[in-house]
Amino acid sequence: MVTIDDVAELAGLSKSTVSRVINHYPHVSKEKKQRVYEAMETLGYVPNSSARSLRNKKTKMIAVIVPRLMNPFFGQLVESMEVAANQQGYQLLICQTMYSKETELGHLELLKTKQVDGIILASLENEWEDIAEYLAYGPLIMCNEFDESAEIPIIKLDQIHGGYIATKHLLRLGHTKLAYCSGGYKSMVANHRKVGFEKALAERGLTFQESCGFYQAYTIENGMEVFKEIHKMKDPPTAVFTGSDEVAAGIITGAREYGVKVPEELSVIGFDNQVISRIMDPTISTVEQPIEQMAQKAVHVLLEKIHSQKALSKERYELPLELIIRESTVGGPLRAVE
Amino acid sequence: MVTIDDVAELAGLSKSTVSRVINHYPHVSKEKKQRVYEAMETLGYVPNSSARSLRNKKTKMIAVIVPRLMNPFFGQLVESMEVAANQQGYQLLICQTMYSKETELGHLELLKTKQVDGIILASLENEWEDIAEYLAYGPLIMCNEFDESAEIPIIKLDQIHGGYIATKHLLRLGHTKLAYCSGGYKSMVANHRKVGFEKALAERGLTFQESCGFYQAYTIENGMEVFKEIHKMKDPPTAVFTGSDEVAAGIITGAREYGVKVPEELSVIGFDNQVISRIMDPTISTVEQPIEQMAQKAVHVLLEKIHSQKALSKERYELPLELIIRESTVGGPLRAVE
DNA sequence: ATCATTTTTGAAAACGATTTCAATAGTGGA
DNA sequence: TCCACTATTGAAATCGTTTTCAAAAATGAT
Repeated sequence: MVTIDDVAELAGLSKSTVSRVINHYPHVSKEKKQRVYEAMETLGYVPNSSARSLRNKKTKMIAVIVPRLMNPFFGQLVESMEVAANQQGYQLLICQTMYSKETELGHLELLKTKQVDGIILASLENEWEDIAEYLAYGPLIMCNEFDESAEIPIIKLDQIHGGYIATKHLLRLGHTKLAYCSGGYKSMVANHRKVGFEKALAERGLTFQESCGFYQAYTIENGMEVFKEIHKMKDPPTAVFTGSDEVAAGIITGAREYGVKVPEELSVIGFDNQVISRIMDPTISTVEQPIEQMAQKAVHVLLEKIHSQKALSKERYELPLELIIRESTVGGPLRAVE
Repeated sequence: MVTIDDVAELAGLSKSTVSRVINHYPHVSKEKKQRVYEAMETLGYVPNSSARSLRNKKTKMIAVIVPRLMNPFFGQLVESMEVAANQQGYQLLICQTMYSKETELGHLELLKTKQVDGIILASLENEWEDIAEYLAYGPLIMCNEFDESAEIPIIKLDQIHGGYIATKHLLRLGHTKLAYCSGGYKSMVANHRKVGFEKALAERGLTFQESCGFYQAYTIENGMEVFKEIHKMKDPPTAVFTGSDEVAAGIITGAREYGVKVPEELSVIGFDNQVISRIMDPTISTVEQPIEQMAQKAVHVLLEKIHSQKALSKERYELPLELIIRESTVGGPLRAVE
């Protein structure tokens, strides 16, 4: 392995000078600079990054913790983060929790061992108080999923509004009995959507019946099961609010199997505007989330915290959501209201 | 930051002894071992990984280079790799080429700078000869995409067979004029599928007409365009072989828009057995790829190469593909042959 | 020409671990 | 009891950088 000493020797200079050239320091004469560049070139020298990290106390790596990549939402999120990080000269380490508390904590150890300069937490299996202690070892921010009480930057989407506009859309179509699906009980993202959902209902003087609530719906398969549940109810809801396009697609697929027409007999609204929502038959009404924007913001905020050594503060960045109306909700027999 | 010296001091021992305890070396007395553990505990000591990497010349990190994560095939591949790597105590760095040669080479530099112990190449934008030089800096293996001439381990799928069984299935249904779609010209994965495709045709005494070839089809949108092309042909093919479920879904969506029935008027077969193939209407016949198995094998082979310092050899691991028959191909008016 | 700056350079000391190497202590066998 | 081991420990060197610190050289002002 060729080191800075080899370069120094070939150039007939000290390694201090070579280092200065590498790091573009001032006060190096044109001539020596040239000699260093030539020596590096002929030796094919590249600085060893472990040595650099050790000395600089910076690894130029950040980590993102997500539940799992197969979920297209997180796939997109990580894709955008990797691009944003690379643009700023950082590498992105990917950590999946697979929905395990222990695994999540295990990944946070990366901060202690100084393997990364900071972490973006886009998963939240543990209580905030158990995560907070890692703050002592490096910057940590939350993205998408969050805990309000955390005294750190949070980049999130306006899920309350998202739940609200999607529900309002269903209500406007004349529905009065709605079902509600979400992924997970603890998730604040899901909780906020529910808040928006109930707010919209309340505005119409309606109240939600918990018998129509499904809180463990993540996948297409889950969606199909939810449909079956709904289908066997005596007085079934006429519209379903879901927390993801996959679940919505599952419900639609289930309905298809049972010969139930969407949206004529059942309206379904998804969440995320994934490709799947554009190609299902019927196409799925949904709520678009600005994933790329959120990913970029998260990376920028984290890097800013890394560079400005200062202690983290309770910052909140909230991005807007947008309703996208497609076939899975409109066109039913119900009379539009308003 | 608490270092090994702090631990040594508190325990009243030398850092050599502390290091020995950390690394579970023999010849440390029970008593001192205990003292070291206690000191580490009270100080909350964690070894600094940059220092370790520098000394050990091992980072316990590997990188995987993929085109982009949004493609669900790569999302799944990376998901499985991350899990496999973590199980063995390694971190996974994710690198996307975004289909750029330069970006791909840029990521390979990680090997030179010793930021990772090895790389799994699941993208191949550059010529092998331009990549080969990085071999001098650390182990490099290929996964899925490949170049036969590379003298390194390659973990791949039997794409020739995949193309063959998918095509054979279409031919058996009685089709005689097929269209062919793939993603990219250079891809050996695509080339092998084409070989299998033409082999099946040849066995029936049929030859492929290049006017029915589409070689830049990656996305759903591309699939929709392909359908339009096919739709405006005077004597259109009655079946389409595609290189991905997304493209197949696009073709089906296009057909739906134009009122063309699948499979009655057009059979479509996908590739990958993505969730989308199970929930489209009609569900999509496809070829299942053992992604998880391939990912695990790739990680294991790479780590084996990392541990056994030896020079890389030309090893080939080939995993089988399986045909999955669904609605998008069968049920047409054609009389089955054989 | 002289003195005060400013440039330019290199030797040596970090950074935080692991690994010689040598010294000391302990063990068992004769 | 003495010798030949083995077990246990610590001092110092090492990994490849960057960063003092100080010295030497160049520059400018008087």
